[in-house]
Amino acid sequence: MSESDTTREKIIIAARERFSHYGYPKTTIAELAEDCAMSPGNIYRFFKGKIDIAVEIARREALSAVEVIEAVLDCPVRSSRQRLEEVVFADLRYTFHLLENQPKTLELAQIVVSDRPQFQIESLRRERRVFQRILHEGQASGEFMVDNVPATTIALHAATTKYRYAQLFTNQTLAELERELAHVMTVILRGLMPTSEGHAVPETQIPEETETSRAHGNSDQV
Amino acid sequence: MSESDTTREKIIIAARERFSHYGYPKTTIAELAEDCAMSPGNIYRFFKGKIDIAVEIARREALSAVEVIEAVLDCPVRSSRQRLEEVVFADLRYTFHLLENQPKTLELAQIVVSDRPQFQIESLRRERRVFQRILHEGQASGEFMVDNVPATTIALHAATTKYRYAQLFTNQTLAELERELAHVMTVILRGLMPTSEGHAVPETQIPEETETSRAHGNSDQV
DNA sequence: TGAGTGAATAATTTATTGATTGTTCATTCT
DNA sequence: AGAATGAACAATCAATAAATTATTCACTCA
Repeated sequence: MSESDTTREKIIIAARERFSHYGYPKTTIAELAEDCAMSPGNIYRFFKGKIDIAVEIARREALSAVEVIEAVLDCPVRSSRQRLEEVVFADLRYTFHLLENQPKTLELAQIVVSDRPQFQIESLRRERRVFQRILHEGQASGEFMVDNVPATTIALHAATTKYRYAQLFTNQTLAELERELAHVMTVILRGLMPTSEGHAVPETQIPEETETSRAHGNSDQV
Repeated sequence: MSESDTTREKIIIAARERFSHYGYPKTTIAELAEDCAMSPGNIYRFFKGKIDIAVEIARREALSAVEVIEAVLDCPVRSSRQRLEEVVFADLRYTFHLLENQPKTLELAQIVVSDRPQFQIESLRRERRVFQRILHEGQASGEFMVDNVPATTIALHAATTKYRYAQLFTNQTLAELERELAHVMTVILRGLMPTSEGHAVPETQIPEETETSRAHGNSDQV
């Protein structure tokens, strides 16, 4: 069914184009059909409904977002602490820039979530898994002192809630949010790391912003 | 101007009644006027507009909410740690029950905030002040090791964001949220408290729910 | 004079209608 | 057969009209 697959793919590409340009509500099935040089009815052989096209696009977006975060895991850094800091800041920056540059993507996500609550739950779970891996790693190396990794993962994730889609809660600037997050991470890391007698765990420094975390608005539109 | 004051008060009482019964949008100035046995026009001698009545009610509600939290400060507990835990849990429970039992109050708050963004900022600031007092106290007594109280206050407040109006982010039960918050507080407190050589800082236990935090839906309605 | 009125007006909300769009399915292709 | 069509129908949206409501203000009352 390679034929089917490429047709399906064509629909997704056309939909992504229109959704990000004009938004989900203003994109009609008739338009998508025309973009794909097919009839409206035929779309329904590939997707159960309009919303399912959005779900598929959002699913891929969410997966690639986690990949951006996971990329931090693969680059060779010195410590688990640094990994954790970079992941958390990458998260903040990624979603911040997403909302700033691609407002239609947020709209799409909200529409999908309001129709499929499970979608958000799974996205958050994927994100948490990244946190958990770092905690495990740090635990194994003795860098962290965590007696209950799953519970601490949840705590860490919950404590950084404000920094996912921060613009929905506040109108602070990215710089302000970064400074705040640094304080949060300082406190949390002091809670995770064993104090080496003499000197306390140092403060979290705001990491450099990498290229990948800013990469958006790419492709052809806007 | 005691006469003016009691008239103004009459309007507020009538408005609170109707807002909590039927909601802000479905309450008309004409109805409020009738409740107070006066003409619609006279209301405007006491409030600049309809929204200002809502602002005044929300302001009082916010103040009394902080008072509920502050009440925790006055009861004689053993440690700053315990104060902090009780305040944070009281906050979660108070807002949770509020949304559960008085949905119109949330609606009112949202309407006020959308019209007066400053309102929310000030409410959050008031809440933070309570946190700051506890940190100072703990710092002074040597129970906490905080090198930057204002920054840590902000961090603490930000890390517990999820537990204010939690139902807006998630549909977890109160019990689940409490368990989660306990983990968050465990990590944070380990970050705040000096480790006394041998044994680590113990986990946060979920405090008993007091009467005051559940007190809502009082008065005569519903 | 200052508290209060209520009809007049401006702003907003609700209801209604017509047009657009999502979805289905009997039918046509290949 | 399976792939695709496009007219038909139901659901949703947009535009407009009608009704309601917020607000003002020239006026009365005490």
